[in-house]
Amino acid sequence: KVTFYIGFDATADSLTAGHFLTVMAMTHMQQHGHKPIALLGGGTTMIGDPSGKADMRQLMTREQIDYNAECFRKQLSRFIDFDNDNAIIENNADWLLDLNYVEFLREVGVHFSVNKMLTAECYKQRMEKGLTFFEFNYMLMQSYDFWVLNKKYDCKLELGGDDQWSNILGGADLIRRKERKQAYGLTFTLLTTSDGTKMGKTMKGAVWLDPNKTTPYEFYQYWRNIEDSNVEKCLGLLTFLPMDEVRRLGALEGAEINKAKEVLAYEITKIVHGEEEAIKAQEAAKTVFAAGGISENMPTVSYNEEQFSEGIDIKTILVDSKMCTSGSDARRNIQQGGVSVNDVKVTDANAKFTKADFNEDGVLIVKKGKKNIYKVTCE
RNA sequence: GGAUGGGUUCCCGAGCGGCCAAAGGGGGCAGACUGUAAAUCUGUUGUCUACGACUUCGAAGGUUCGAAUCCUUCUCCAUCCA
Repeated sequence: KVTFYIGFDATADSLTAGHFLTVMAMTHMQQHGHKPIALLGGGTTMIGDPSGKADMRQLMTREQIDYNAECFRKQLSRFIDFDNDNAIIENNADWLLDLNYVEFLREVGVHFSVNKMLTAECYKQRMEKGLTFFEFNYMLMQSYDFWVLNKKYDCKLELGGDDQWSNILGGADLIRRKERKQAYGLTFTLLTTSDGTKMGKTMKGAVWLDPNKTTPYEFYQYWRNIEDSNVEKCLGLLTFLPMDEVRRLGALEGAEINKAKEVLAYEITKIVHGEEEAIKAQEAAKTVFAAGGISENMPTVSYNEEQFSEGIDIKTILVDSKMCTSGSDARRNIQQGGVSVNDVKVTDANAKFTKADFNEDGVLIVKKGKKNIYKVTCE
């Protein structure tokens, strides 16, 4: 049984779909009796990891970072069992923030070769655009973390995405040099889409695990719409389904693979938001897309009686529902024939709707494109 | 500290006194084709009370009938020199 750790830099107030892969790795390890340490990057986030980044991150304040770390802590404890010493949660702010510079350099800095660091793949983009000394220290910080955890908990293994390879090696080397002990690193592929961008990002930003930032419905839809080529990989990495089942689903061809996507979306949503939310999201998605009906759980905007009596502008609905970003955007979409209300294409950008336009279910179904479907109700 | 070149709309990148809301590409959105997929093709891509108006080209001033384009100061970045 191994004690291992994964670090999470607190760059936002919620974990993202990208982190989820890492969390799953931890969960799997824990289920097999290994002991995870979740390390919150309260200290390292003060610097920001330059690995694989084209630009320096914007500096964040101590307060922001602390707040974010606290959010991470709450989210992580939903996935990982921190009770009864089954897992440990630490924050590297506890040991990094008060480090003495000169001591640190004498103790840790001596073990790092700048020449070697510069050859690391993760700085490649930065060698062209410029890398500050400030960020260059990130690797030392992370390596120091590994060493601290090694001494404190006999932590022998660090996991991470494959962009973390050099940082992890740094730590393993440091432990070997300081403690004359072996330490290990293990990385996994980051999920990418066909165009090479990281998965878990959409035009609207990241896919968050916080239901207030990405609703369970949106979250479900994200996975439901994943590209064919990633289905099997995601099923394997992001769900607890047995591998035989994963392979069976992944082998489905043509339109059949949609079944696999439904399973994927449902399973992930269940893990992240719980069974109840997963069922709701699936129900909504199925009714809306497969049956073309309306659902209790589909995205909704509502207005009051008074607003309805005056008639609500279609552009207002599109903007309020966040389907369009501005009145102009809404106008364009209408002109291009992308908007429909109750399955009737809207041609007049100034069209107004009242309760007289409600369908037999007493609502308006507003569609923008194929996948953005909102229900408009009267509250 | 010195020299030079730069900061342009979501990103990259043209423009270098009026024809510029600003070429081209990427990305996004929509349409066609489909399987709520990918690829492809087409359109579109600052905002608004929309054949017009308003706000944008690092920041602040100035010159001019008129500035992203010229001048001044500031600021940030890159490269070379120290």
